[in-house]
Amino acid sequence: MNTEKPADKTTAPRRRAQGLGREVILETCLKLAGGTEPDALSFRKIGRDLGADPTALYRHFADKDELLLALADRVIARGMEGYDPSPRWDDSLRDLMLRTRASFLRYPQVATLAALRVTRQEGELKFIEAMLAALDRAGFEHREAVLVYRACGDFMLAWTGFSAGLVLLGEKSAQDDDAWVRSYAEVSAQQYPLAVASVQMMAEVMDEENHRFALDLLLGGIAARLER
Amino acid sequence: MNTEKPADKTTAPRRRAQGLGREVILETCLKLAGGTEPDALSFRKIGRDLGADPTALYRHFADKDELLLALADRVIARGMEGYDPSPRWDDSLRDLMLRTRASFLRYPQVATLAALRVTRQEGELKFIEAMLAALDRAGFEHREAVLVYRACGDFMLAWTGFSAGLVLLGEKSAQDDDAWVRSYAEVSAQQYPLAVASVQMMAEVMDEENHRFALDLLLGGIAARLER
DNA sequence: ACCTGAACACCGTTCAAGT
DNA sequence: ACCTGAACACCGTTCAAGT
Repeated sequence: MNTEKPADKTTAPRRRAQGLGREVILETCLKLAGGTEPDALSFRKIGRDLGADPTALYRHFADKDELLLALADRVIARGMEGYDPSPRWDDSLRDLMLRTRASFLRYPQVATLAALRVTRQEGELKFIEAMLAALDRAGFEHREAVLVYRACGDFMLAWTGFSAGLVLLGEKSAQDDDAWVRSYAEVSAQQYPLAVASVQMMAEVMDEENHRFALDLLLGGIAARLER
Repeated sequence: MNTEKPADKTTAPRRRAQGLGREVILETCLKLAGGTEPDALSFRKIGRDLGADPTALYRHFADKDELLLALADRVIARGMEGYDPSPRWDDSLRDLMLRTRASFLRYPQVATLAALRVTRQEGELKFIEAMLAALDRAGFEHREAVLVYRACGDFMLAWTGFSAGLVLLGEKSAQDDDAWVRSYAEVSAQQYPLAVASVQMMAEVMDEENHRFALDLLLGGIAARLER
C-alpha cells in the first residue's frame, strides 16, 4: 500500500535543507523570537535552527525587511484571534490596543524591529477595520475617526516598541531602576526636592500598569472630545 | 612675545590623538548624531572624526552604553535651556514634553538608542523636577502626580523613540506610506470597507501633527481626571 | 597614563559555484 | 529551481604592545 511512497525512509532524522518555504521559515522565526535574547533573529541563527545555510532565506524573502514585515503581520493577526467587539466603543478600543500590544510583547524582537512599519497585510487590515468600526459606533465623523485612529494606533505601537526594548534590556533595565534610586539619593534635595522625594515611587511603577494608566487617560481624552 | 609658546607650530594640522577627554568626545558624537545616517555613532566612525583609534574611547567611557547615557542626558539638558514655567500647568506639561522631544529629534540616533534608559544625570533631573512642579501646581496629590508624571514621561519618550526610528528609516518610511495606499487599493472593499476608504487619509497624517493630537488627547484626559 | 592595532565573535548581503 | 559557502563591509569589545 505504501510501497508507492518510498519517501519516509530518511526524512525524519535528516534536516530539511530543501523545501523550506515561507511558512516553515515564519514559524521558526516566531519560535526563536519567543524568548528575550536580543539577537535571536539573525540570519545565521535562523539558518542554524532550520538546518539550512543562512543565505537560503534569500530565496524566500527579498531581504530581512520583508521577513520582518511578514512576521509583524502574523503577530498582529494572532493578536486579533478571538476578538469580539464590545457594545461600548471605548472597551473595544482598549481591547484592540491591549491584545495587539500583548501579542507583540510575546515576540519582543519582532516588536522592536517592526513596530514602526506598515505591514500592508491581513492582520493589520483586520486591526484597522475593527478600530475604525469602534470609532464609527462611537459617533465620530469620518475624518475625526481617522485622526483618532492614527493617534491610538501609533500610541500603541510606539509604546509597544518601547516596552519590547525594556524586555530585551532585561537585567539591565532592572539595574537602571535600582541605580536610579541610589543615585538620586546623592543628589541635592534643595535643588531638586520633588524629584528626590519621588524617585522611589517613580521607580516602583511597572511598565505595564503605567501603560494602562496612560491608555485610560488617552481614552478619557477621546471621550471628552466626543462630548464636546 | 609668543616665542615662549612654541605650541602652535604643529597643533593645527595634526589631529589630537591625545588629550581626548569626555567633553570633546561628547561634542563630536552630537555633531555626528545630528544627521540622519543610521549608523552615525559607531566607535569606528567616532574614532575617525576624532582622529583617534576607535578603541581610545574605552579610556573615557566604560562601554557604548555609558557613552549613550551621557549623550542622552546632554540632549535632555539642551532641550531644557530657556524653559520658563507657564501659569497654566497644562501648558507647562506640553512645553516640557515637546521641547524634550524636539531636542531628541535633533539627534535621532541618540533618541533611538537611549530613549528607554534612565540617565540619572542633570538634564533628566531638571526635566523631572519641572514636570512634578507643574503637576503640583495643578493640584495633584503626591502619589497621583508621580503616576501622571510616569505616564507623560514614558508617553513622550516612547513616541520620540518611535519618531526617531521613522526619521532614520528616511526614504523607506515614505515608501511605506506610498505602498500602503497602493496595496490597500487592491484589497477587497467588501471585507475591509472602512480601512480601504480611509487609507489615503490615514497615510496623509504626518507623525508630528499626529503626536500633538495624541498629546492633547492625553492632556485632556489628565484634566478630566483632575476635575473628578 | 593613555593610545594603538591586531584579534575575536558577531552582523546583513552578494555572488559564483554546486546539485 | 533552489541551496551552499566564501567573501565583503560592517559591528562592539578585549588585550597585549607601544609611548
